[in-house]
Amino acid sequence: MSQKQTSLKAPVVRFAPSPTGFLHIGGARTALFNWLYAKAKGGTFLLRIEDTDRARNNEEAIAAIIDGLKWLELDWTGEPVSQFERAEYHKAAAEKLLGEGAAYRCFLTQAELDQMRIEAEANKTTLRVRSPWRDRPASEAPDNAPFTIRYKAPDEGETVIDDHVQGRVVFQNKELDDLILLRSDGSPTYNLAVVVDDHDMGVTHVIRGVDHLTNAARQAQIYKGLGWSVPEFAHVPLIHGSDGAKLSKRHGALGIEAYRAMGYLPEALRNYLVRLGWSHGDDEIIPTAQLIEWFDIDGIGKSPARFDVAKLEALNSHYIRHCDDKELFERAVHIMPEIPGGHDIAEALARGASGAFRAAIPSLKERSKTLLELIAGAGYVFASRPLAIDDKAAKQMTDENRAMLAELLAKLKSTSTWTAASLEADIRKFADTQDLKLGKVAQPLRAALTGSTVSPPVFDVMEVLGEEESLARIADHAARA
RNA sequence: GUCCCGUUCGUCUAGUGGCCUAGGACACCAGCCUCUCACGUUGGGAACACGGGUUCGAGUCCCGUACGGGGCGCCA
Repeated sequence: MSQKQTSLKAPVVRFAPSPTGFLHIGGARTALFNWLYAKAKGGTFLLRIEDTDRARNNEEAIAAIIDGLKWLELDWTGEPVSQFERAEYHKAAAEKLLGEGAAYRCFLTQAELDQMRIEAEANKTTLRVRSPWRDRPASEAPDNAPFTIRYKAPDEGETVIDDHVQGRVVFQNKELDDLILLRSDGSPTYNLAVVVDDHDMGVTHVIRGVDHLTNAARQAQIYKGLGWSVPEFAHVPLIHGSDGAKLSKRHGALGIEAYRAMGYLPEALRNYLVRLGWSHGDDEIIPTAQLIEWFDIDGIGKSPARFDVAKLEALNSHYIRHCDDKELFERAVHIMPEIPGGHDIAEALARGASGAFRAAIPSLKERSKTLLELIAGAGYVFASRPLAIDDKAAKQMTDENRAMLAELLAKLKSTSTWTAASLEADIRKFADTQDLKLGKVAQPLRAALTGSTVSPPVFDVMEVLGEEESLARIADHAARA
């Protein structure tokens, strides 16, 4: 009955990053929440670039943000909206407010403002600009003096935001200042632009970080001044670094593309990110389709979360394990250009190693937390003889073991079928006849085949490598007869 | 400083006055499995910030304290 109209219609949400840097974890989660909400409610997800501040505009950043969203598979409707290109609408709104007396020309100079700020600090109060020009006729201003247009904020009463995450938040109007709508160069500021754009784009729900909470109050006042209805707000808590401090670039906050390069899967990152602040009972592993079914703003908590790589890794390892082999292969190949040593591996693949790499994936994906680990684990596939042997593996190469390998080699040469299963049977039998535990045979064998003491099961390794290569690698370390 | 918000295991969280001697996940420790590493599995340690209320009963409601976070730009 008393439900607001907006909640009855299909919602329209947007992600509105400023192009000042790359898409970081916090922004990615905000985008995810918006996208999920749209998907869950049959609404629309829009993208708008908040580039009103030309000094900070950055084409590279815009490209990185779009690239990041695409990688995360968060698709939006239509073309990204450039806020800058809509400046005329923002100005028109400001003029309208000015004409109605809801805004005024302010001739305060930067120096005067700085002075006010210093005084406020000295008095230990917060600066709340209430310009003398609020009630002073513009005719008293010096000729040709530059001016800004300020919103005439109400002096009394309160502005209430019924936030879907924060609850009912009350701001005393006297705490809110007369914010600038149009800069002295005539360009619109963020708070005006957001209101006009969200209105024009039909945005019904604004889901963004809590750092915008006070802006919500100011924006609500502008909506009122313009005679528009205020959208629903949901201010989500911020994500902190593992040390509890704000996740900033200083604290090692990475762009989303860094996570791609570290071998994380987008579905894993989505799963991890959504659980930072949102929950659905005890559920942890939630595929995206299920997220879309379950997601709602109500599930978002109010307290900030810390970013924990270990949990991301655990989730990623799960998604890798359950990822289709072919798909995994393609994803691994796809990130080659952005990983260390990827160039060489790409060349090896081009030279014909891709068949073996594909064959190695089923056993490798069971033990890889990231694509990077998967690729590193496939090192034995890309290596060429004679193999480089690590220290621990070298310790396996005792005279005794080399002699054993020689005997095994002779046995293996007469093997007719070269599959993991038959090799396992053969080698178990061999160990038995030698009165050795399987491990005593498997470890030296692994060292010879992979140059390492850690690898997928040796029998799988042998099948992947094939008969010829396997025998050659064993021969390289077997004692000469 | 001021306004606003937050505080359950190391971390993410479940919990909406009795079902909680607080549950799950990750991490950690120990055992089992085992050709290594993983996986799996069994078990373990580990939290309601503190102090007052309200109530027959409080992790859950109220107040205060402490600590943490966010805002306080002609940035977004």
